[in-house]
Amino acid sequence: MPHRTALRSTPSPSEGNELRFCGTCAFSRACLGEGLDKAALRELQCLVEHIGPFQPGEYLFREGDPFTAIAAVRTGTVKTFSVDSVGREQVLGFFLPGEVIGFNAIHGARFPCSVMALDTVMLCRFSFPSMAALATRISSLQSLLFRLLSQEIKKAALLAGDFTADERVAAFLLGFSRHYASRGYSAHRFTLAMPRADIANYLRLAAETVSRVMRRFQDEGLIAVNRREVELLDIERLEYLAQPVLR
Amino acid sequence: MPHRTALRSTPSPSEGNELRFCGTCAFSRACLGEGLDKAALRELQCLVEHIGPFQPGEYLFREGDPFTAIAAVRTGTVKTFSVDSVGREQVLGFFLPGEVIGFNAIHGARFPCSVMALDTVMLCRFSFPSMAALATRISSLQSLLFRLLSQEIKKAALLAGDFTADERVAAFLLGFSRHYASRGYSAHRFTLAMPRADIANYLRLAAETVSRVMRRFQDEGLIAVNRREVELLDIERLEYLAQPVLR
DNA sequence: CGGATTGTTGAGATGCCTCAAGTAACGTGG
DNA sequence: CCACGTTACTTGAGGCATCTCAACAATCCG
Repeated sequence: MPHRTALRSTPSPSEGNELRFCGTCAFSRACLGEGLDKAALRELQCLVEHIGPFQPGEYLFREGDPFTAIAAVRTGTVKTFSVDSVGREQVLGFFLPGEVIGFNAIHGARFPCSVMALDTVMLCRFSFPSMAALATRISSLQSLLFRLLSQEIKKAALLAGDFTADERVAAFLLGFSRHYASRGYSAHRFTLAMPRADIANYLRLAAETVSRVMRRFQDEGLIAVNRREVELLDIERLEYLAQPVLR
Repeated sequence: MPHRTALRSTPSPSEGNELRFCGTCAFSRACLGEGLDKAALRELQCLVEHIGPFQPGEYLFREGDPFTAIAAVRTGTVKTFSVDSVGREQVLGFFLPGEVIGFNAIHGARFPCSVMALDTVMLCRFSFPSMAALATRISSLQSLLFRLLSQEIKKAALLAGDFTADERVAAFLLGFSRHYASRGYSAHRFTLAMPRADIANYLRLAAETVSRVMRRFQDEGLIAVNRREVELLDIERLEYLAQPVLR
């Protein structure tokens, strides 16, 4: 199943651009780093469809949608959430560039949550059946998929512990810091793409509590925060605070 | 990589017994149900090592152990937990017969948590590299592994929501009920293998709270509970209570 | 039988939530 | 470019669900 002639919402750039563009993606990063060679990567590129841009608030997938593909975030930030029987939203996670959406939809064959753009978002879409077929031929790809799935289990379990508001907020901020640092961006300064309400919902706190904790962190010289602009001033102490969460 | 001549703690029963014994296991159940034929199942059997019995309190794996194999619970109940920097235990999950341990260890190549027997436990151990290799030849096995991993993500996310003590306890009890029901056991009566402290820790509640909630459930005619013996008297109302958790 | 473990029950403490009000930024139309 | 409404965020006060501490009861096991 080598080539896929699927519709693209965006014309595909040249291969050279592809490799540069997607250097931060979970697939190319892990693949290249783990012995998946250029030839294999080229086969992956045959599968990818670049879709977007999506506008803030736009749905990328809706809860209940049939699962046909996983997608790597190329640019922007997305949130996943589900809506309970009473109509309350539960934010399940945020995905930054390079992270992969849809692993929790394999079992069940439907998306168990909705996926929404928080800002302008571009995605790399991979047909999952095609990718699975490719994975039977390229064992390093199979291995990568297993690892990414396994990583997702650990991520999901992270916030399940009974942690204090301080621990949660510190871990949340450090999560961004580490993500950006590992991709060559600043570990100290970044912009949060989501409103406080979403952060609070994700951390299972009230929005007011998040606001208060951040205020106190600022008073204590740990961070400088203005609306969605965040600067981490004392990462060491933040890591100490977040230790119970991040282990 | 057909046959593995690994050491076995227990002599392996005949193949006929195998198929009967393991009828409730995630692998044979899902495999047979999903078109994985007897021949493929026989190949799986070449990989399996039956290990055990383990005694209550015995470690099956320790946090930090190198990851080489996944294991299906054959009999008994196990808990997984990690110990934080302050020495407090965090119970991550319980595994009943037919469930598979170790999926969260793939990423990282080490067990991120310890695994302990709660009662007398027997396991079916599968070398993960061997199973992955087999999965490249038997695509239905690969697909099964993807599904099981994906299911584990959803399980991990379940308890992460901000739920009340009542919702958590109801969902916890129904989890056992459903597991047993789907395997041909009573959905109404069962024995909890773990102490209240472990239940409470898993649900992120105080042991006293679990005790009180169960007492109230009993007063309200939802359950009859004596120590570790549980009878569910009104599953419908329990499901109503647990709805926010189980969706 | 006696000590240890496990589970239950009560009383008081507390971390976070809810409610309410106020402030700052943003986009829109005049 | 400014007035305006809207949304996002902050701050304070009081309430509640759950935790902690403590005592006790039941069960297990040597």
